[in-house]
Amino acid sequence: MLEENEKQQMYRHSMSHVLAKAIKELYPNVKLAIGPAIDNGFYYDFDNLTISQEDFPKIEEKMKEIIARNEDFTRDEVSRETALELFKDEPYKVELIKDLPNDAVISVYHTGSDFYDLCRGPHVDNTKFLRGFSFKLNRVNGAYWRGSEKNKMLTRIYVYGFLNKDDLKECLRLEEEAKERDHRKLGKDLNIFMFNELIGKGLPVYLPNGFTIRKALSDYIVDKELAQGYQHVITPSLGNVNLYKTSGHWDHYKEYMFPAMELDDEAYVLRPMNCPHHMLIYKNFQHSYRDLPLRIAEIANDFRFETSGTLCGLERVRAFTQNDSHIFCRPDQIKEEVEGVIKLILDVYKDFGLKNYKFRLSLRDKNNAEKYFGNDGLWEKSESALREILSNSGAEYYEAEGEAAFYGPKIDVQVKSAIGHDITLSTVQLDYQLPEKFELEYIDEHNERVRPVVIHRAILGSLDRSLAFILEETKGILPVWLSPVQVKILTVSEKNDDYAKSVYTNLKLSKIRAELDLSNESVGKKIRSAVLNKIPYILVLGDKEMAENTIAVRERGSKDTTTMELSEFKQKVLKQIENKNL
RNA sequence: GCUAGUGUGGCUCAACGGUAGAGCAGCUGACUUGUAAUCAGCAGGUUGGGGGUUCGAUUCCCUUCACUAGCUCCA
Repeated sequence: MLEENEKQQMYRHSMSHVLAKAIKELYPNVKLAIGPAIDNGFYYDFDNLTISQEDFPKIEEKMKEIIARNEDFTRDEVSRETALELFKDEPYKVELIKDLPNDAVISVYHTGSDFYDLCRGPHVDNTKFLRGFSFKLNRVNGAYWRGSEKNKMLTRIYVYGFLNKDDLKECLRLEEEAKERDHRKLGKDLNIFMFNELIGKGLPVYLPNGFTIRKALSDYIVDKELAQGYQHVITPSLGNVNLYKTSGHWDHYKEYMFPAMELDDEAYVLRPMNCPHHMLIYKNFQHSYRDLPLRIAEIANDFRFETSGTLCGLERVRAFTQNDSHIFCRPDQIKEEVEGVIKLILDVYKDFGLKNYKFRLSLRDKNNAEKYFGNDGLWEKSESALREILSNSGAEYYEAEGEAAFYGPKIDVQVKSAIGHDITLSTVQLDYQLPEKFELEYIDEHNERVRPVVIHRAILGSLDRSLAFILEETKGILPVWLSPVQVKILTVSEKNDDYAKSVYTNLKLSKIRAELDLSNESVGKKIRSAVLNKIPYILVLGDKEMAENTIAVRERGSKDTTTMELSEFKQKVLKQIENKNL
């Protein structure tokens, strides 16, 4: 299996040379950068190339032509001097060669007699072996040379490529499917949220359906937190600039904050996070070691000036709502508290039926230590504390350097969005810095003043992003308790209107979200409309139901109807809502 | 932010240098309907905004805004 994968990667890499050769033949003035194999194919970066989708067929044809030429891939090992001479017209290759360590073996692969590329290999022996390889040019994008925004932006051509034709088909099918469950499409189709450029980019507007879901989500999580001993607060969405100067955010991250509003001799900012406010709530009281942990929580609106290129539906916005909390505790309580948070995360994910997530231990980048507050010893202590907790939790996790917050390491829960973005849904962060900056303290058992530790955590990280992810995971088929409309009541003819209204009123009194459709349309049409809106239950009421005082229930996903008493149906739905059944 | 692409009524799309068109949704009327689209009619757009080229621009050019993809970023 692994061998098969290695073989596929080798073929992909060989194909990237074919792509580069094809581009060179079609556009002789391009400069070559790099072209590795990736997950679903390969790419190649070029400089001095401007093409669009319309050029793809031409390029694909040229690639096929090269493959048909049965050209040999041959490997040469050359000296540094020879290599530099060989690539003297390829500035990016020259840079790569110069960066190779002194003892590196420099190898050059030739494809036919007229194309060669600096490459470690290995490759197929001849292009004829690539004949059965299935590929399709995917897209053309910009990409910085060596991944740094300080460098020139090159033109990257992405290509899907598989040894097996069916794998390519499957890949394309999955891409189509991903478009269908993209939360931006679902949000529009199901009238959940909208954007308007006059309101501003990255500023989501929740429509009535969106409000209903958001309210259900925040009620849900607040109830969970209350049960776990959290205490909720409400704090303002802005604060004095000095608040953020005190916390250190101002120096560190002000470019991601909306600029200060200056008036008279004061300046205010829309807050990007809630930590400073919560620190001051803690500080408002004297604390004994006996009072800790103190868990301050808030459903809080925050504002971050995310760079425009990163905004994406509800996944990444500039105004969002956090399901935030700060746990103030003694050092000896860290373990128990972090474990409690992880348990809560697992519990919540189970309620939502989320399975495709990964824990990530986010560490600092040791080579960039100046980006982070605090000394090495403290960092190492915190990092290993979190590592130990994660290991003990039994949850699978991976470690990632450079992903820590500037004030401490984190445990993040990562998921993949429909279109393949790796996003953080939940986070737990260990922080010794803010207590220091705000001079927080409690009185310990020896009557000494001691600094508490702060655990930052968010479960449904931002409600916006969580909603986006839930929409994508469910393909918009939301569980009953989250469905904006839970029951659609429709009539067969006008004669049934009064009966329908009485059923409607009855359901509403039980707090079931019902909607009436008394329009003069055919039953089929009304059903179709309800089905397209992914409504869990459709009640069809005609003369028969009226005479028997029953209802005909059509459940989502089924074409059959079941006739039952209204009371029985209500019980069923209420139970389903109560249990948060999926 | 960067590179490229896209931008036509609420939605999905058409036209393309010569007075902007369809389906769905909406509204009105007829029909009173039994499980994914009843019929007819009406209304709705200075083709994202601004500027230019042209006798004439939705179509070409510039600029700006928004969106999309990727890169960078993500406290």
